[in-house]
Amino acid sequence: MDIELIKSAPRPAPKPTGKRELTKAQNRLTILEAARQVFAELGYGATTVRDIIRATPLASGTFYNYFQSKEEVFQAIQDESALRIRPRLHEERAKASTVEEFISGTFRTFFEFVAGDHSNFRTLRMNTDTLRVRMDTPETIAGFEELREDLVGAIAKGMFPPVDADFLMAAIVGVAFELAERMARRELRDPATATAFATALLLGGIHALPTVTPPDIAAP
Amino acid sequence: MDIELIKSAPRPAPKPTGKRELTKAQNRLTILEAARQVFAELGYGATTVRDIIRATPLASGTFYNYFQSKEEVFQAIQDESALRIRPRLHEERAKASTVEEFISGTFRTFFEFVAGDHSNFRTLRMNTDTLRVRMDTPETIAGFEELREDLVGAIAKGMFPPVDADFLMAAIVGVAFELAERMARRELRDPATATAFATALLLGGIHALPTVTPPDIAAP
Amino acid sequence: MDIELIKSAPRPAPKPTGKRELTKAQNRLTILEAARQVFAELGYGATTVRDIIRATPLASGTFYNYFQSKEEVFQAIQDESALRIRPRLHEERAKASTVEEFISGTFRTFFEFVAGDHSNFRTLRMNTDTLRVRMDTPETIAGFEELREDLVGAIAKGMFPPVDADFLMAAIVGVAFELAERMARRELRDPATATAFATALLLGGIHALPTVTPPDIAAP
Amino acid sequence: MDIELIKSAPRPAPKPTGKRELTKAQNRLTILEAARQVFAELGYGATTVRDIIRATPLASGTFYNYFQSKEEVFQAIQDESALRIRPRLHEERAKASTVEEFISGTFRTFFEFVAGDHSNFRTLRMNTDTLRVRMDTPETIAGFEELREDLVGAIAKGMFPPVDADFLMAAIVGVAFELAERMARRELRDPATATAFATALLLGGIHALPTVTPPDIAAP
DNA sequence: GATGAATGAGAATTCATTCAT
DNA sequence: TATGAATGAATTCTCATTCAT
Repeated sequence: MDIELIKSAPRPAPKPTGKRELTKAQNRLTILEAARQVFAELGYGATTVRDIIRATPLASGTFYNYFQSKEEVFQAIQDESALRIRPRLHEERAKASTVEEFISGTFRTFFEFVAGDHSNFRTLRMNTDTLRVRMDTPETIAGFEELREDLVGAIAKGMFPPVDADFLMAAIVGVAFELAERMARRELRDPATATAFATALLLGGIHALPTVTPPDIAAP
Repeated sequence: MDIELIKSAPRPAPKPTGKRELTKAQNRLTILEAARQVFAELGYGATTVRDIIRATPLASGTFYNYFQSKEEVFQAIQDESALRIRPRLHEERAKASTVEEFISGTFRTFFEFVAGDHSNFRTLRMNTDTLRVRMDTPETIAGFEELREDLVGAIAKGMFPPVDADFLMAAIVGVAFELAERMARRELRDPATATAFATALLLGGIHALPTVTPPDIAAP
Repeated sequence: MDIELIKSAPRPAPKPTGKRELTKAQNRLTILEAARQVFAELGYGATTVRDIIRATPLASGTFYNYFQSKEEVFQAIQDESALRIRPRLHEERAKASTVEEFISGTFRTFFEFVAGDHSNFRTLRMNTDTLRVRMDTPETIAGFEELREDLVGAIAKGMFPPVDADFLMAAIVGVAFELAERMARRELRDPATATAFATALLLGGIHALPTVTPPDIAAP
Repeated sequence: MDIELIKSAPRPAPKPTGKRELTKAQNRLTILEAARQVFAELGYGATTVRDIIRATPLASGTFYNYFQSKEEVFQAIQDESALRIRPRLHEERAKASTVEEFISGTFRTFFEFVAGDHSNFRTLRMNTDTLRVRMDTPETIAGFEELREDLVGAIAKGMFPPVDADFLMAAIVGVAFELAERMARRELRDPATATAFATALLLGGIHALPTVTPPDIAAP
């Protein structure tokens, strides 16, 4: 009896390592890369799904097998960046034993990432000379929250003075993004200079901050 | 009566209190206010001119008597904000005789403006829980440049140490916008707390910054 | 003072009898007539909005100023027919003093309408040789309900025997539509023959029907 | 083993109980049942092949091993119904020796079928409260023709008076479908009541009909 | 035969803008 | 100037169908 033939009728699923899966993964990357370029060229607002498809050898329908809209593509790009850098940032802070290590480690990692991943950062801030846009996606925002939690932990451990962790996080994020923006515009994109500047500013400033006694860091 | 004359746009001295002028000004404001609301609700990217017109009792054609596109409306909104706050910020810094006055004056003015002009700030940063957007228009960016120039001037006067004015401007802007964002989310929108935090951070940090001797502030 | 000019700013509404209104009404009819022809030619299912627009000198966007979809156009066509014939049918039955007048008046009016309004009826039943479709829109169904109510009234007046008015209405509707269909297929579309047949069938049959005593026609 | 042979479609005598055949039959039924539900839910016009496939555990390509289009699926569903009831209707009429048996047998068989096969009838007439659709497929129409031929035969035998067989067929069909529709809407779906009503109406009416002498039933 | 992603024609719809009134 | 319907290019998106695996 021909088992192959009998089984073939309701076949469960083709091997997930076949050529098909490879093509699928490649197509997804093709779209993401095309979108990155188009966003950088036209700006997020002016980009249409058509533009992205045109920058691709794929058929229009194929786009919709992977993403629902340009928003979804954009988020995928952002999230990819955020997912790559978040663990590094967290790890850097986790192994810090001093305020200096915590702050400089955070800034250095961020600025080096931005300098090395320039095309992504351009997408991140789709800035022409006349209009600057910054979009933070859920994954990015989650990274902000992680920073805050790390700060709360560092305060609890006594590494940081008991300051407003929420505002401090905001200040670090603000300095990081704005300096990155300026750095990216300079002919010499030097992460070390930016890191030195930001670290000095924050370290000098932190000890001058007003202290608070929020419930979670109050003395027993 | 000469109708042609009345219709002619650049009439030498049209009575600014005439009913026609009032209507014209009102229509402009009607559109601007409608746009503010629609931008805040849908976000800039998703908003169409149609949406703005729909939020108005006016006809679609009337829109084009006042603005050419949604971009122009958006800029008008932004510029209105920026134009109102920029002179105040500049004046505050002009009359400062110490670093402390320069910094605290800048932050206080900004945070008080944001706290009092909440709806405009919402338009400026169309933030849901899952996606945060910030757009800087030319007028806003011009305000950044003005800050930098004021910093350069203050450094030249010896008020500030000779630091990287470009990065310092970026840091101030970053801290200001991110803290404003956090402040806006708190149930108690207290500009004083934000001002105290930001001022302490910057004052403490500035003196720790690496000094530079850029051409424009170098000794003769 | 020029009142005309002052008032002109927030003008309430242009005279509804202007050229604009005329064009609007004409465009609506243009679309309806084009749709009628396309439905008759391609059948309802195969027709697309594009097809209707193509059969029109109008721009694609114009269609959507009048209708949302082909379904809406279809309903407008149907309702137009129903609205034209319903009052006639009702009036015919209202002035009937015998069962014979009630029944023959109903059928005659219907068959004459169908014979005279052939293109609408073809749309009504978009029948090829291999697939027959009949769609009843709300207005049509309301006409069925009206017939039932007229029957209930006639029963209450003693004109009809106390039969199941719901089933009788259904029977009349079924005979009317199916005979109309057959009539429409004959080379000689003669409403009189159809009327005679249907009237004889119903008159002969009604007195043989089982009688019922529903609450609303029960003896006091 | 000769694979070619196995794949060849018109194999003389494939074992009808083999596992392959079972799977094939099952897939066909799976599609048909899914289509029935989707048609009933979305209506025929709004249903796409995608919708049917989605309601199935099968792959899209598999669909085309069984049907070419939704039209073909729809016809298969209809034909299934028609093929089941047509022989019964014909047999009922064939064994009738009186008009009463002919008519009551036809209606009873039809109404009992509808009452017992409710889901198919729903597909046949996709009726919401606001839009009612009836579609007759070739097989259904063939059933109408068969009724007409049976009527012609009965007239030739002298069982029926010499009436217009075409119109009489139409009347029977119209009464049958409309009453079935009303019956299906009642809480008590009682075929006996519908049969009694329809039979009484037709029997009473037939003898009142105008007689004709069409060529085919004319005396020699 | 079963699978399901790719295809790309084309259908539905929107939208900024114009212009006769 | 205000009006608002017409325009039609552009965009989004769906869908039946194919075909390599």
